[in-house]
Amino acid sequence: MLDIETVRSHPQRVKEAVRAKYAGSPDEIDDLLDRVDELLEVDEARRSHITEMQEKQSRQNDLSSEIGKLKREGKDDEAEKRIEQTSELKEEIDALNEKVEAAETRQRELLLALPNIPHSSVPVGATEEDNEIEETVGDKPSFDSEPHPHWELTDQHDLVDFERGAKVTGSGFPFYTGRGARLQRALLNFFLDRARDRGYQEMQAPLFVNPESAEGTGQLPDKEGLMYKIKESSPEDVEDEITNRLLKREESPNGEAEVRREVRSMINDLMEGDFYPIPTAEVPLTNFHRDEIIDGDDLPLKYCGYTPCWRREAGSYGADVRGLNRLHQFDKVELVHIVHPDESYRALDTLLRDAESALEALGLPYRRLLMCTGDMGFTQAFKYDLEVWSAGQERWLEVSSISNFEAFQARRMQIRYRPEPEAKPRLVHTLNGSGLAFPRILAALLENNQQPDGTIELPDVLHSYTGFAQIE
RNA sequence: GGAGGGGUGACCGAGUGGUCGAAGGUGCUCGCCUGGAAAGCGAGUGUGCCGCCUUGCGGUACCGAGGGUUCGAAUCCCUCCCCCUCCGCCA
Repeated sequence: MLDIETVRSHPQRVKEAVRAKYAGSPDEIDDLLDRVDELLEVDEARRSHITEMQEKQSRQNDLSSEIGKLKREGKDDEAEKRIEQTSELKEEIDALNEKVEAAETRQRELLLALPNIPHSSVPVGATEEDNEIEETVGDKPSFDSEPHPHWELTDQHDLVDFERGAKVTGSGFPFYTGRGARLQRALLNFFLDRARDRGYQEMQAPLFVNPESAEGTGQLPDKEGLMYKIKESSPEDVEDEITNRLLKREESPNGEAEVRREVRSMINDLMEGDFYPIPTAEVPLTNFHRDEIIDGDDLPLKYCGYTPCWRREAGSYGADVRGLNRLHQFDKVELVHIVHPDESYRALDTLLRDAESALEALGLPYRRLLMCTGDMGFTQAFKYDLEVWSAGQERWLEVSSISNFEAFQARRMQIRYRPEPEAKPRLVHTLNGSGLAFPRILAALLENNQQPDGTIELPDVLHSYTGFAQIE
């Protein structure tokens, strides 16, 4: 979420950010630009109503304390006169208050819809074609014969059972079997041990979050389709809720439009999830400090956590989703930084090195992309992607995305720090990066390390974690 | 799931309708004292928003959340959430 003051004083910067981020889908630009204009109007109206309301509240308070004084002095007649004066004031205050609340609600809606402003150094571009390849590290392995894609290797060595996963749950929910499962556990321990050695505090987070948390990190309201949803309430609960609301309604409001609006708000409330299975550990780990004021001396905070992640990934198909390339449930170690706002780009470099060095330790060739404005997503101010080479598919697979959100998430979550004792609290900056996502790492390890005799050699650093050095 | 108790500022804790944004204490900041420190003494110390003559001043809201009663609510009423204790169930 952007700061209303930024929008108020630099509407052009905000509009430029909208154009830059939505360059790939121009239809949405006009709509969002209109929202910026509406926001300016709403803000203006909101403030003038507040000023007017507060003047009246002030008079009301004066009258009330006079009434109290008069009553104590026994001058009930005088007090009665004052009480009469307050009734009109009260009505005016109520009316103004309604306007203020409506404006505040609308203002928040509009603000939540505006994307973060990209850092000035981010390359301008519309699609992934415009991302900059900053560096390619390591050499692609060479093969005498055509290397196999990982889904053939997992079949051959009984490492992953996609079919039974599909039977038991659905497509995109594989079983890892035998050495496949042990390899996953090895990655888990390897990544967490590395993170701990690099100064991260290990966390085990809840795997479901509430809607407030999902909004805090930016999954709601913009990316609801990304997440699965859990409702605790039964159809009977829903029926009761609707019935109660209809009964409570003071006479039928006027006209279809009014009714329709009410129904829509009812549906929205009833459709909201009670919980969301996390799409990434970023959500619980960053929300850990939601609505807190952190002692400045405690910054930076660095957390790591292993969790499964669930994603709906609606509408994806084809070679992209073959094998381990894209799953509805996958495992990941996530790294999160909560830092002083002046330090966030330094922290981004550290975070980047933390992720990259893990790839280097595993001996996987990778490249680092600097994401352009159009491909970086709603909440980020700056984003790198790390992609590993997948020899069997002859393509690059994204295994980590490393982002600085600056104060965008912190403002939604109200995570602040106090620079000095007695100083005013300021928003922190938040960052996160995958360190790393397991399935594509597994795919690359299998494909890149396959041998002519059909065996797979595992990198040295994993041997002590797997208990085996190769898969025959 | 059943029964009961409770949610007040960074923390503890008073406050049951009228100068209560909230006593007292702890912590913290500054000053005095000291060779230095502790102790002691004195002063200060919440957040958001709005306005203005914008290193500050004024106003307003906030005592778990939302609604209600009242001229006036931390205090009374209703709904919800969370925490604790006991019983039951349970990986």
